[in-house]
Amino acid sequence: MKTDSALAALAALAQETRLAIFQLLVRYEPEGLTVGEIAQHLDLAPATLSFHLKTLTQAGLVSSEQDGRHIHCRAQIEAVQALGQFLTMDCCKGQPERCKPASSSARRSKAA
Amino acid sequence: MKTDSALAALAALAQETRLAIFQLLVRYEPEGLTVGEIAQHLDLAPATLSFHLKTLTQAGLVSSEQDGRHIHCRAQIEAVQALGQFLTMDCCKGQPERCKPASSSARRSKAA
DNA sequence: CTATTATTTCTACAATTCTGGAATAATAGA
DNA sequence: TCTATTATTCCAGAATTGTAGAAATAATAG
Repeated sequence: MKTDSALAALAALAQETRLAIFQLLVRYEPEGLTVGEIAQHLDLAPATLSFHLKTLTQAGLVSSEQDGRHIHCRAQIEAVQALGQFLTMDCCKGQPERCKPASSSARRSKAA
Repeated sequence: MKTDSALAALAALAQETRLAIFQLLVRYEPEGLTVGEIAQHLDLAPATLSFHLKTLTQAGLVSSEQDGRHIHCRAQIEAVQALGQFLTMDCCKGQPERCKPASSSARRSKAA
């Protein structure tokens, strides 16, 4: 993942309405929802929803597919995971163990 | 993590300069860098850097500590991890296996 | 082909955000 | 105390973004 893609994904999610759309779609994985269903769930004006959906799609966070008269949308969970990896990728100049000694195994203190 | 915190973290990272600052700090974990060092690395005007650092700090992505005349900054890697979890948390209404059949078991297989 | 439903594009305006010069504050040393 | 160094706040202009009404486009059924 490149910086530009990460920036696009972050910018896409860094907005209340779009975050709500994305989370709604995450919740409805793996079936997804149509544009109209999203509009109903979140009570959004068609133009507003379309605008945000476009942003999310361009950022690779939502995929859409024509399904008859409807357009079916799905959250791309993998994009979020790629984003997380991108953000911590050069951690400690390639030695992530140095800064996160307890990251790979939940040993003590916090039980998640 | 609440929606507001997630939104703040996403908005903080969704900006070219701030993303650069954060990634620089990630790279310099666990020692961190002073504000002045960050300014040198990225060639930023003091006011600009201060503005962005404040945003990152308020979002919980950077911690800072007074160190004599300097202020020492460190990236909070954990915040990114929390963000990733937040974004996919209600995936498939609590049954993440449904949409990501290979996600939770992939942990062990990726050992280089 | 026509009517109906679903979604997008056009358009404009309000609100927010980014940037950097100058002034200010805080710390350390002489 | 005074001075040099480091970092922040104040300020204002420029640029970007979010919203939604109205019109246009796309797809299907009859």
